[in-house]
Amino acid sequence: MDSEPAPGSTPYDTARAHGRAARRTAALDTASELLERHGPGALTMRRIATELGCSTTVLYTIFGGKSGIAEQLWLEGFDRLDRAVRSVHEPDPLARLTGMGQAYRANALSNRAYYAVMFQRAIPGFEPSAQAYAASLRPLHALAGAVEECIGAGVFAPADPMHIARVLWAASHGAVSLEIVGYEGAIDAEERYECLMRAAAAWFMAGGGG
Amino acid sequence: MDSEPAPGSTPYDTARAHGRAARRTAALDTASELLERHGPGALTMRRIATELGCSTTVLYTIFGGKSGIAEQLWLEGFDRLDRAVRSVHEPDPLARLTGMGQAYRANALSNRAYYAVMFQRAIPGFEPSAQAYAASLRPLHALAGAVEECIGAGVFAPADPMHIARVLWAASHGAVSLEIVGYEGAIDAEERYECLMRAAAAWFMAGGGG
DNA sequence: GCTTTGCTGTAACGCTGTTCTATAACAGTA
DNA sequence: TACTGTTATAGAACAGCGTTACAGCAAAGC
Repeated sequence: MDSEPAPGSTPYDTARAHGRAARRTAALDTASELLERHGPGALTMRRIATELGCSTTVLYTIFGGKSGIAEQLWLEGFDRLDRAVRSVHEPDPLARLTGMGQAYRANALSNRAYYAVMFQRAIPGFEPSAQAYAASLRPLHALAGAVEECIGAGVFAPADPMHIARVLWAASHGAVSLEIVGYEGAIDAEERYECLMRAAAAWFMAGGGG
Repeated sequence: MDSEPAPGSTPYDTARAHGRAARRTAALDTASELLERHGPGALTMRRIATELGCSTTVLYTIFGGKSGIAEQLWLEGFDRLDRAVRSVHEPDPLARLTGMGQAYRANALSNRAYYAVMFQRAIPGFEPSAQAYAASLRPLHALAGAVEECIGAGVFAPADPMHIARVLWAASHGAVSLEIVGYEGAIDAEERYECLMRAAAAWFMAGGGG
């Protein structure tokens, strides 16, 4: 994160900063593993500290409190989502957009605990900061980029790409969210997801309803 | 709830049962008010007991534990949603369906704390029981009924009403969920909601994509 | 040598859900 | 009236939580 030494810092300072950064990433790795293997309920300060091999005081000096750890996990979750969405490289704009939708669902399903932290307030006291929230919008912008290309290619009717992206995200989120909570059974969840994505996309097509 | 006296019970038993039922509803009223006025975080056993004017032991004898109270609140939330959705009486099937969608959103926005309990796991240890889950599907069936009428009227193409209802619910839930969490700003939330609902509905129209 | 600074472990505080224990209230009975 | 058995309650206690105050330890500066 902030591994660059500040101007005017001594070599000792940088070494210490490196140590700090190492401790920080180690702590986050531990917290992440705990989150994924045992769920958000297992994310307690004492347990993280025990697993990490130190006292809870260390976690407080590094992250300030549990909210600090929660925010890092929140950001990590959105970063994974962003990487998943941006890893779709279909040449056709519409194929890329639908691929992004499938990537969204696949990422959510294989990172359920993270998804719970991101969208279900699974860590009781935590509320993301303004800048963390801003960072979490990156996947949405990726989606908007693909939408813009669809408009440019004449597949979608001209409109505000961000508006369309937000609507598509809402649809995607709704289906995935209900699926993850276990609502209405997971039997035809994939089919429902595909159906809703097609329905939403069709609405914005050129020559459609708009 | 179970206010009918069991066969062979004495008048004293029924009186006592009445007292139990009264205590039960009083406790739920207190919990509900606490939930709505101060959020899910204020729902602690001690606070409910204090507000109610008794010891926590009473709550444990009535509800078994906090999960018992949570489940009742969960059911109450879905009951409110069900009543809101079924209170739409438009004669035209499609108008009734869109009215139900608007009722869904309006109910969620005016019962945010309940919505958090229902869909965001706002009460940490709580998982709804199988029968509570079954009861929560009533609004979905109401939606499916309206869908069925749309199909009968030739507005929608023939298909499984439950499938369509589930897809519509997912779309609705996604938009409302993001709006309630405060995601992507609440500025154009209503417009996005309407847009997504129209998009999803259009997909199932007769002569459309299907 | 000593002091000062940064960091850490321990123990504690106030809170949570839950359970244990002692006590009070009441119907039935001699 | 006095006793018994059931039921229900209040209060204290327990384990766990996030957090913080305090004491101690290592290394840098003089």
